Amino acid sequence: MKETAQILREKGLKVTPQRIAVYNMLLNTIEHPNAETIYKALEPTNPTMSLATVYKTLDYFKQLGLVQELNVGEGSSRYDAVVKCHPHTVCMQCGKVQDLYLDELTEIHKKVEEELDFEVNCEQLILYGICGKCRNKNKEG
Amino acid sequence: MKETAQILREKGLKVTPQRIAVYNMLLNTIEHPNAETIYKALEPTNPTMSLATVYKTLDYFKQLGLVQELNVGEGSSRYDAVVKCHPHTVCMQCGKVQDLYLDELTEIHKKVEEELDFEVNCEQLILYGICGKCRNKNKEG
DNA sequence: TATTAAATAAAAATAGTTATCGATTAGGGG
DNA sequence: CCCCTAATCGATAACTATTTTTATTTAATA
Repeated sequence: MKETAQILREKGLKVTPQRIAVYNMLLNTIEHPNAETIYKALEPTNPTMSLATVYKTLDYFKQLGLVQELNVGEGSSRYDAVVKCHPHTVCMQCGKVQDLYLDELTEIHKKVEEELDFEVNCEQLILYGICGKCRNKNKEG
Repeated sequence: MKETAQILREKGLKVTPQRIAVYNMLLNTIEHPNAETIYKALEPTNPTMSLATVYKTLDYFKQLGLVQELNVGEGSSRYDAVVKCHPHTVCMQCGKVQDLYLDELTEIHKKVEEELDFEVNCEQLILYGICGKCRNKNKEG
């Protein structure tokens, strides 16, 4: 595993324990935590960490392309260390957000660029629905 | 044009001038205004109108399926009287939000339902990029 | 027109995020 | 390896979008 410290340094960021903690946490999860969740997860092991620092750190990371911000319509933003654009599913019952990979989107990009006069830079596809787990739970109940 | 008052009444809403004003405004625009924009647009002709009422009205409308809420990653939500799910383009330069219609999405729905265990209810596709107008402006500059 | 439940305006509260600022610390030069 | 300086940190205040509260007004119906 490549050193987080080095990645940060390459991006021109001063390396601090707080930044390493935030970045590592995002690397090691497939959940898509928001700032508050990240803060609560790190607080026990990093008692010297404030919510404001988490926000500021995420903002730096976002601008340097280290993380991706994701808004699925909740009050707050979620963050993803996978920075390549990719679709997500959002379960409207349990709120779980999952990654998704679909080749069909490149076709759509091409179509929009050609037919409309719009240069697509990045896309965000969110599929809202009910995940299998919740569907099963509903049948039982 | 069908009476707005009647539409509201059919949905079980009490008909008030404020609600008529908000709904008509959304019907007559292809912009995707947020609550603040709606309020500012209506204020001159409806001096007796508050921002809180706009928010509450939009919330009622949303729950009754009269409008669709759209979050393109700004601080606030935008609203659309076209309630059928449809993709949007967002120009990252001028901020303009435009509607888009793509048949390819039904294929994607089907694929996700079959291959993953996820029941798709509604989708939101946002294509971020630069619109033709801004691209031309950039060339000139 | 009287009744009544619902809607309104204004203000206060709340949630998420950002800005401020003095204290602290990372990292290059010596 | 230590010192210096600029960058970053944490705490808290401020800010923005939205929701709730409350007292008042209004629409719908009898």
